[in-house]
Amino acid sequence: MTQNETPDIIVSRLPVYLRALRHMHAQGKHNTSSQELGEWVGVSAAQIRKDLSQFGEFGKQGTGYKIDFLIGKLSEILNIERVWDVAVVGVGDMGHAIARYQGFRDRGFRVAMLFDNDPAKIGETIGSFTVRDGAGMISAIQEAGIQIAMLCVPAAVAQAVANQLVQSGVKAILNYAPISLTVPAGVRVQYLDPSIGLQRMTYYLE
Amino acid sequence: MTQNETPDIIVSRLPVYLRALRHMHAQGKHNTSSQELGEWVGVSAAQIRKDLSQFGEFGKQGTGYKIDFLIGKLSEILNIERVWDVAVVGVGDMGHAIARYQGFRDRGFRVAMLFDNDPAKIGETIGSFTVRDGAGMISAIQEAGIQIAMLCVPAAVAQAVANQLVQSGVKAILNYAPISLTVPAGVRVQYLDPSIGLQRMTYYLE
DNA sequence: TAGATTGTTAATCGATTAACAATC
DNA sequence: TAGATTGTTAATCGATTAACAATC
Repeated sequence: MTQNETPDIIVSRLPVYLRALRHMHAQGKHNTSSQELGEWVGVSAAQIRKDLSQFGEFGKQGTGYKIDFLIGKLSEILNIERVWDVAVVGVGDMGHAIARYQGFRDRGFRVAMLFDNDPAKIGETIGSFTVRDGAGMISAIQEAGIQIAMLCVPAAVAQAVANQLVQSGVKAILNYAPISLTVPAGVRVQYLDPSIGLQRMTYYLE
Repeated sequence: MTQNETPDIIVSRLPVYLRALRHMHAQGKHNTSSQELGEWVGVSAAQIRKDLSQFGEFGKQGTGYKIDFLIGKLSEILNIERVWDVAVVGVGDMGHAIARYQGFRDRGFRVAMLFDNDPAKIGETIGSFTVRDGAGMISAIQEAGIQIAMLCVPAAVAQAVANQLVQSGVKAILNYAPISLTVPAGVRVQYLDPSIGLQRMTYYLE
């Protein structure tokens, strides 16, 4: 009796569609087609239509999609009509950059807490936040009910910190540390290791 | 007469295998199996063996894989036995963090040049490099023969800068800007937009 | 030798594409 | 109306898994 088991590979394309649609919207466009959107994001028109059809009928024959309507639908589907609080763990260069990143605004996220274990960093102010002691992380995240964390600690401690995050109730980890994490079912990880990205391309270089 | 057309999806897993193997190596392990490696990276043992078999026979029945040997082979395949010079374009918070990132060392990459258009930043020293004027970017990259760039500029100018990079002869772009890029065939892009990563997970959150 | 684990083949599973009736 | 483009079905294509002979 499993209902609409949407493949993860489809879900993973939706944010890309949404980003493109918002770009079009910002350019003053009002309508688009699966053809045009597909060209923009590098996906076939058929796939765009197939992907969207998993969730409903959002277009009109002959005229395509109304951009602001589709933006709204995708935002609903992706569960980002609300704002998600995010904890940043590890305030080295990368954590610093993320804490100050303005791009989360309007995309459904807000950096709400920063943690580090380095006494030299605890108490430091970054943006509008003060770096907290990692020792209090588990209870702080738990009390705030935060479900999303960005992991910017060194690889050597990343698994240990991830375990603490899981213990805190975190269900989604954006991992900048260059290491594979093992987490229980029900917790998701997305990897953003720049070296992996580069090595995926050097294969094709001369 | 097309020979070994290795699927990109296989290539994209190799850096993850390599990262895990180096982790094991650093822990003092000498041997592993497709089973153990698969558990570590979250992939089936059969898939690991299938993937590797695209490139040769690297293991031994009964005993599995010698870690340092396999690291060498994967490094060869991924074309990272040499060191690749990388240009960082845009030295905001993110570009700054990347320029100072130590993780490229030992993974086949070296940040070789930094560019920005902001007069306030040009001339600034980051790590062991001086930020150069973006006006001279095309010729500088061309002359140095750099094929890889990390794009850390605002979304609004990312496509224009990407065009310049292509003109400079860059064949691989690691894109931190939150926008889909259009590039000619023969040029590759990897995306590292943190919001996309987060939105791929919120779908599953309550 | 017996046990373990590879590399590979065949079977399964899932994703993408092509095509088109429906309809705006 | 005629042209355009959707949503969907069926066909194709490709990737993953299961299984096992080979062999260390």
